[in-house]
Amino acid sequence: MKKIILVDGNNLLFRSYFATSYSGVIMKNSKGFPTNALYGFITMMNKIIQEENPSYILVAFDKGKTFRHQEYEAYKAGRAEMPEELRVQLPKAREVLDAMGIQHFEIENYEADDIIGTVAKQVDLEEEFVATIISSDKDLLQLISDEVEVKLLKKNDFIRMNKETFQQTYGFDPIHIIDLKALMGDSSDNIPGVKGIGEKTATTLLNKYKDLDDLYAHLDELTPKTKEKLEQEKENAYLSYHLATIYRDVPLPFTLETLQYNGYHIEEYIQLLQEFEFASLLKKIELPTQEKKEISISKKTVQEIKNFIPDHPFAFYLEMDGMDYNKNKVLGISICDQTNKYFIPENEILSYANLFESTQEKYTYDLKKATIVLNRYGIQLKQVTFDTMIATYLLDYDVRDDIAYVAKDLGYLLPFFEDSYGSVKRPHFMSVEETKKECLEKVEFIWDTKEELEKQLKENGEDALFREIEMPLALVLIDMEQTGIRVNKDYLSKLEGELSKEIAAKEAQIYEDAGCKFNIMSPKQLGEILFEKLEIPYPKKKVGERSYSTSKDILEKVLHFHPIIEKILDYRILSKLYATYAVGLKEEIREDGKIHTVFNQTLTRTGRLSSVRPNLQNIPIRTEAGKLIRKAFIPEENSVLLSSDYSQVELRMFAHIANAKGMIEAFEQNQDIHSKTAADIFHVPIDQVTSNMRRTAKAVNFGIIYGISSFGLSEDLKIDVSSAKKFLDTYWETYPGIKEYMEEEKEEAYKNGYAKTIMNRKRMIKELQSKNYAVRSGGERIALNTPIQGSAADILKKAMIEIYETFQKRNLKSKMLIQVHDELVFNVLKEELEEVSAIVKDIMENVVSLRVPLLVDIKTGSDWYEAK
DNA sequence: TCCTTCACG
DNA sequence: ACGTACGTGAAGGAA
Repeated sequence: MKKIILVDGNNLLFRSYFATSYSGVIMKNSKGFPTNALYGFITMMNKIIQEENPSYILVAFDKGKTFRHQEYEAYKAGRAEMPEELRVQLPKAREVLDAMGIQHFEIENYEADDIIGTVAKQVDLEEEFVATIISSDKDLLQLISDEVEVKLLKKNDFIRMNKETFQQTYGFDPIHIIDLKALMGDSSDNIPGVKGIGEKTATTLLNKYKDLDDLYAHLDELTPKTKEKLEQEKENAYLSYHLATIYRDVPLPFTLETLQYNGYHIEEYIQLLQEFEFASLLKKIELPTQEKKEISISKKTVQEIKNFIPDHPFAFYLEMDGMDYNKNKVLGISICDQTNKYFIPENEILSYANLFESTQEKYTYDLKKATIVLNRYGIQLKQVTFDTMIATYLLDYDVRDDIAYVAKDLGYLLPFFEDSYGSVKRPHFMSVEETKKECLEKVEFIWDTKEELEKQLKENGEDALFREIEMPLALVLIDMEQTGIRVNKDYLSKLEGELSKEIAAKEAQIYEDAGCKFNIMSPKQLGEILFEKLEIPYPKKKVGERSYSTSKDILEKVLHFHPIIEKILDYRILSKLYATYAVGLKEEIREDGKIHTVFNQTLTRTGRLSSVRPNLQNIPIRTEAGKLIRKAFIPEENSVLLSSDYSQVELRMFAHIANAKGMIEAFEQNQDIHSKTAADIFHVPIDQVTSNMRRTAKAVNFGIIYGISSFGLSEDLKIDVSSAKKFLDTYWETYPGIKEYMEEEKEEAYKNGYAKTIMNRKRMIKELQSKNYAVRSGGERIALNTPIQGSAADILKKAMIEIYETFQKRNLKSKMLIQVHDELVFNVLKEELEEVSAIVKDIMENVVSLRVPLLVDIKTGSDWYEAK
């Protein structure tokens, strides 16, 4: 079977152009010739050659308007013209293709679609050809057949669609994508469609009726509303049908056989890259095709799992049909050891409980997920000593939920989740055999890289962090997620009702002030109302701004110009509380009356945790209205909530790392650090510090943590840059050691290429190598902030582990529930309150020994509001 | 899907 | 003369 690749050249160029032309800045070579579209285009073509390894390939381009469109000039007129800076790159793209040895065509009066459609038709007729179409345009899906598939390009990935996968996704045959477009329209292609019918309705209709004709023949079966829409816009529907249909009888000046791909003309190719000044692409040529480890040609044999006895370490990989382990289904588990591979289909997992519960050492990817999921089968996963996800996170690889990303970084080509299962929301449609194959590849990757990753951790000095902090922490997080926090649903409902009333009232007032109705949530509409209709002066000097910013900062600046501003700010606060917290949190309550968040252990660049579905790390606290949300979080029977939080942990961390004498002293004497700073920089006794002075000092202290700049400080304090600079100068004079420390820290980061924490967590900072001043400065701030934020994260993690283990040792039934960066929340049984308080405070304050004392505040209450 | 806004540390 | 605070996640509008 001969495989032919059909590329929509215009589509590729357009994508590349717009992907890299934000804010009108376009990449050019030193002669001023724009090259941004070419860069993406060449990268993509290389990727296609590499991934598809084609023996036949064709790139099609548009030339003039298709006949079908000429007939409806009016509809095409609205379509965006090609920007000049893209147009000039087109002929160069063709030269590139010549140099790459790739056939390309454009045919007068036809678009690339039509050429591809015609070739695809020939492929359908020919016996010996199959084709893969490459584009991001869903229109082309109509060409899918037994012999033709489409590789649909997404933002960073792609989805492969063949006849079956298309059916699974849409529920009808590919050819009816035309009917779909006829109904829903396509704004980017100026296909009108039927007004009021979107993708959802259109898909539902086409699942029931074969095509447009069939639908119009059964109008009486539809809801009156839909019926009316369809009747009114019948003409538009059929016109859209015509516009959406790809023409498949273009007179072709070539035959399939002439489309052979014979490889690069390397000299011409290099010459072009030099002309465009694509140094990075040139570099890739010099290091000729890196050897990729192909797991699929593994020497290991697949064995019957029945014979597997866990008397030696093994790797396992658990495959699910989605990324949300609280919702998605398990597909199977693969096992791998030194010599063999095994596969356990989902329905047999339970009979292998002993395998997972054995004391044998195990390796996996995402220990937390595996433990929680196996627990649903009643299986207690034990003795996992190596988690590839955690190891690669510490080593700064590109770690995602999908194992394929990190595998790619390590030179292994594993199937990407998106390719295998379509988008995250869709059900999987792979056969058991395919699932098994992929699953086996993945587990072998885990096995094969374990030793090497362990070695890298050692070389990096991160093995203690891995073994003593992150691996044990995973067990703590498992317990926290499984425990969950109890939430008062009725209370949230009540709050929801009250908020919606307040919102409605505010809304009415705002419309009255504005003199018209508009969407308050739309920054665009709001900006026009405020700064044009109501003629409030726009406080930002920016000239090139396309639209008005309506952020809180801006609105606060014009607060006194109009009473509407305050109402809008109130409205924002209320609707945030309503949507995200009242309604949003309620939706996350499970049948057990609790919320079970997911803590992401391998995401942040600093070593902090993050929390999703829902995020319990950003529950309101700063405003009184917001704080009320916290009353919804309640303890279990016979318990109280206990919150323990570090006081000024990041500043203490800074004082420790920088060995900042004055600050250390202040903390030793347990002084209010911001007042102390104010006293020092304003040269007044500490009891004469005004609230304003303290506020300024507090901002300066925050600035220290973030990697200060006078501009940033001026924005925060709403003062001008020169005053901010004065504050900073005074600060440096007052604490001379601090400036020195910061310079050293930056220098160190430049030298090593990374910043590190007290537990030797490392973060590569490639921004430091940028030639761009702004990017490089950003890198410097990262270098200053990461040790502070990261070290604080380290110590809280260590404290969590010690607390968890102490609870276990002492058989305490109280539970750790939530971590919020410097705070822990517990459900504490009343009879354990005294003991738990003491344990928590003691462990948190003494978990590490620094140059400054650590101080922990403990509060308890019958809800999270009271406990703060 | 991307951007803006805003919630938290 | 650069163009700015550090780290996150969710909702809703715009496209």
